[in-house]
Amino acid sequence: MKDIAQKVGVSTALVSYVLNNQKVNRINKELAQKIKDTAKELDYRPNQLAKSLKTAKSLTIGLIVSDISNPFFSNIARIIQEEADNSKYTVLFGSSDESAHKSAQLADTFINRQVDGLIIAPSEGAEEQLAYLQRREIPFVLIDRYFPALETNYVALDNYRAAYEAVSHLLDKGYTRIGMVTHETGLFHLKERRYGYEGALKDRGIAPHPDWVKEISLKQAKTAIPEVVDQLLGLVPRMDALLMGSNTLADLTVKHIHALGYKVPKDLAILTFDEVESLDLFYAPISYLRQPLPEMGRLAIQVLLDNMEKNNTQLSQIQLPAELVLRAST
Amino acid sequence: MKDIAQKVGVSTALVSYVLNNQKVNRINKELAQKIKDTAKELDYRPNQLAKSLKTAKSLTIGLIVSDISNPFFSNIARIIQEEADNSKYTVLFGSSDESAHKSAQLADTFINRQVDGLIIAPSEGAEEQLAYLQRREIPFVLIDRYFPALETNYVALDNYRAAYEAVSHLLDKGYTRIGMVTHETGLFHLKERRYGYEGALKDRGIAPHPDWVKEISLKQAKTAIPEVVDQLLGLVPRMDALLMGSNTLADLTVKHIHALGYKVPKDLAILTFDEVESLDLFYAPISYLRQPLPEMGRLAIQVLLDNMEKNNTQLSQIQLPAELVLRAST
DNA sequence: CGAAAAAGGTTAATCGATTAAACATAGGCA
DNA sequence: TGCCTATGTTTAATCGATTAACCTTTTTCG
Repeated sequence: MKDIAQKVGVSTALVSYVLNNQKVNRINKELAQKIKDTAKELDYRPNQLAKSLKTAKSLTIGLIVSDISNPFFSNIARIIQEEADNSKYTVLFGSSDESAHKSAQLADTFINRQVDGLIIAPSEGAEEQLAYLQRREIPFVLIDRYFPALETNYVALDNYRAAYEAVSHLLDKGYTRIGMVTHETGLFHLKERRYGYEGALKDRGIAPHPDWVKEISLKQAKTAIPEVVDQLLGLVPRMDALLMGSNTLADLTVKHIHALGYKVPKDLAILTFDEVESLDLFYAPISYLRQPLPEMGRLAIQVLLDNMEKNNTQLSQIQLPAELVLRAST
Repeated sequence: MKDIAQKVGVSTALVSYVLNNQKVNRINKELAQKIKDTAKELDYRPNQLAKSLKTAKSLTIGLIVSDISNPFFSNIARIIQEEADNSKYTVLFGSSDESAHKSAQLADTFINRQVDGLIIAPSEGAEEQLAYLQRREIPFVLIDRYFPALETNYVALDNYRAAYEAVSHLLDKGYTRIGMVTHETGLFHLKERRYGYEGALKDRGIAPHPDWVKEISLKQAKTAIPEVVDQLLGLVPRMDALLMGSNTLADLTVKHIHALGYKVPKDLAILTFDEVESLDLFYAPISYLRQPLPEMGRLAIQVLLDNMEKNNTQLSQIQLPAELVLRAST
């Protein structure tokens, strides 16, 4: 800016006004044009850091997910970045790897960089960190997961209803011994899936049996699945349907029962949360609960922007419905 | 910082020195401790923007890929972000959607934010933009793709060799009428794949036939695949093997020939670039050329950091070998 | 004609840090 | 005693913008 001012022979203030289209009616048109031309000629690029420092608006948001390489999150990330871009925002991102500590560290880094807001898929134990954000009045929106005890914005699936509908569908189809394999975690959204499962059974007069539900840790799904599935299939009489709590679990489970020689859906019906691309060409395409990822991303950024720009303090707690996509496995 | 200085009764300069562990041997230890304590007490967070503005180092890098929701890139992104984090860098990202214009816009935005360097998967027509970066002496590394005419850093697959080895393998297995389906594009890395394919055929005394290679546009693969595959299968005598230029193409092709009732590999062998998760449970798991994604990400960031920090002007042009993973489809 | 209004610009403080240079006090030593 | 060196801290300029407040000059008009 200094260079431009010098070259044109004016003050930097004027250059700033012109380049930001401010006080347009107070500035000589020819001079303004000359300034603009010179800016172009010198290939002037505004230093966004200086701008942000002065205006206390960084036009940056931070995105923290558990794993950006997970299609679920990378699909959301894609949307979020695009929508942010449309509103002149840039996105910083990081993977927390399901660690509340890492997540907090990322948030700290982002805060030091003065992000205007955060979109977070919180890990177990993130409550404290979120409370901290609230104290500092840093706008944020949770995605995918949330904490019912915390008054925060969130955009998530209506997990209870989704599981409920999935199980209802299985019951409608005549399956009665319906098991569930899910993740062992305190995360509310996964608990909801279990409650939905149990609720649907109860409403049809079937008492949920503890042996029918297997919870396995997030980290060692790969080794635990065979064991757990074997247990479910070892029950007498055998389970005739399984609801899977996530795409990872479905993938591993189907591969296992396929190796064992069970036929889907004759021996065992399968229905899962999330789309499982890896099972697309399985002889019995798997029925699943599709999450509206683009919509989640869009809403998340929209809610965040509303909060940031309009200083809108009203909470947005959005639960989206899953779409039950029926294929050959149920 | 001002608050800390005031509370302790010193100048902000001293606070800065202490908090950055500078001039340690010149500063009163007790006082230093008091400053540190007070900083903690006041929950002091350094404003990275101000810091960057002054030091002309933003500790930020920009990542531009064509589509972050593509597993290929999201896997690389995951690594890049982690490695960057380890070196105190934060990552901005954006998807260019294979548009050189969008890519240039993203780069501009990132440059205005004073990124210290860029990692780019360039689109067709990006040469100009890259030349601009060079003129401005902004460090960058290309990933996945590069331009042989441009003297830039890059980390990519040795596509010629990969295709060559893939075809050689097919020939070894006794296939002789080997077709190829690839993307229609000026991008060098994809051309290399075709050259590798042709090179391998020639070296075995088979003249590459133009009808054997089908190039389809990046955008309309979905609609073009059936047609193109039908053409290949309509040749007399029929093709007995296909090399696919990308995971997307393989996915669509396999689904199509499966629908047509062809048996793999009896009727047609299939070998593809990239891993194709969606075909994991296909009755004949697809052989593929695995790209070393983690290594690519790691190298990319390493080369970039070397360039940025050590002012290393030496070019790093890295071509990594693909791993031929043989399964049932060949 | 002369005062107020309009037009067109400039000054200078500020955002939150960093850092070279200056300053002040105390101790060492001939 | 007086000069030098260490030690410990402050001053003030700076990074690249923004913007309220102020200053000139020219018009307008009763």
